[in-house]
Amino acid sequence: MSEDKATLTDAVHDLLRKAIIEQALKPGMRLPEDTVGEQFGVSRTIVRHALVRLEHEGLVITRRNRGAFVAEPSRDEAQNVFEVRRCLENDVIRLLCERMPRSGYDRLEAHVRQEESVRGKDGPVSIRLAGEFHVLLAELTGNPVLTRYVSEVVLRCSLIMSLYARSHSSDCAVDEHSQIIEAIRAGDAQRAIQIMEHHLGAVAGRAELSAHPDSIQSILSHYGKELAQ
Amino acid sequence: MSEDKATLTDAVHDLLRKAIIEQALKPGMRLPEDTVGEQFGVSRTIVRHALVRLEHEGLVITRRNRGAFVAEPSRDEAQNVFEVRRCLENDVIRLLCERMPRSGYDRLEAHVRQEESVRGKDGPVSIRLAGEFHVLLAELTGNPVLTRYVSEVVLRCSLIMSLYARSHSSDCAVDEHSQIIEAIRAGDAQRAIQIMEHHLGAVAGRAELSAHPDSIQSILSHYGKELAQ
DNA sequence: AGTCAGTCAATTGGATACAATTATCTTGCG
DNA sequence: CGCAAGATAATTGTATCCAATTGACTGACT
Repeated sequence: MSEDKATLTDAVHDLLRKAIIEQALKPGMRLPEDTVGEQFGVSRTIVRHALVRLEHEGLVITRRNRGAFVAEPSRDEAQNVFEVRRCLENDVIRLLCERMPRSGYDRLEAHVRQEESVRGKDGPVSIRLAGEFHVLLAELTGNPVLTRYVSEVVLRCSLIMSLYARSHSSDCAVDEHSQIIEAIRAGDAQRAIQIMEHHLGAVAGRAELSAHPDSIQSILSHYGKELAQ
Repeated sequence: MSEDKATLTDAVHDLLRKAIIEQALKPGMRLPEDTVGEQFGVSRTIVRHALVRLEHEGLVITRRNRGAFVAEPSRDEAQNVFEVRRCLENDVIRLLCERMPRSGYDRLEAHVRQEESVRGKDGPVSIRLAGEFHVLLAELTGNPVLTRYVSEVVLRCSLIMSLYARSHSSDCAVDEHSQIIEAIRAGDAQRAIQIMEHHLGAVAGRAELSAHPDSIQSILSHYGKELAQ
């Protein structure tokens, strides 16, 4: 534990989150409290707190007396997350068209340049940067509440993509990021939203969310619940 | 503990949340872990977990090694929460105009009738019902992710109102609720959103969010941060 | 052979004990 | 009389311990 975070809980929380979105911990994988604790050299108490938070963020689910697992969002859930993400990101754009801070465009363009510099590579870095562009947009609204929600759904989308998408490459088309910036600069909320919709639609589409049969639960739910106790 | 919730943590969590939005626990009030624990007859462990969740929900803040307090949102924070709430509720309306479930209008109208039946009374019941109308709207979208976010901001708005509003009475004008339902039924998203904006604007306005000087922090922040460590 | 009951191992739910940090109070000095 | 420094009390941060629940395995019975 070379981390000297505010609390150990924060450190473990961040580490686990990173591990999940980088697919080191794959969906469905068990997360026994003492195993994780031994791994990081902390006690179950810490791990448990971190897991509570991760559950709140939708990256982990816990089953009573069974323990914690990396979340395996069904296609239903995935679509819900994507829907909320579209809503929130559109809201972000609307707000930015009215009040983009002075340094906003510089920061955005710097970020895009950074994304371009790793173009082609499929590593964790490009995944992370792709998500951070959207979080940066949210930050520029100056609204921390909105930023937190956007962060959460972006993270969950990363997890979803790792489950359903074939390739992670070009999760976010960098040039679309540039186009969004330009539309906002022009104050053209409609166009910016349109590009964002297309952008996220492409991402979601690559996840094959609607092409395949749905989760077992949603299939069986059509056959009645006579046996459901 | 007559509660037989899934876990004690959940029970304490719900109890504390209810106590906070009903103003039994007032903003700024300390929440020492063992005091709360003794009160409910549980150990600090449980209380702590509940507090972690409440912090995530924005209803309490914890200061390192100092303990937990009922949140006292500054006017800045309050405006941020209200802004997100407006965004989310507008999104809800847009979605409902496209896909209101069959039983939706019945449930909404039943709820409004319930609100009317307690009209005039200022008790915790009317506060709760006022918030639940908005949560019900979110539920009808069928999107649990969206519902959770709406619930959170509605709850935080309740806390904010208890801090800044003079009177709690008519936090939500019941007839405006009816108007919103009608606009959605007509499929007129624009009008529904307009009413909702007015509706929430009235609520926020009663909170005197912009009339008074802001928090000490935001005032001093204009004078530079040279001394900030 | 399939189903059901009973036992056992594994893991979490919760409580208590100890360590670390912070705020308060006291005391001494200028 | 005001201020600073140190001691003290209170509270949180973390670890460990016990109990309760769950899942799997085994074995008997239909």
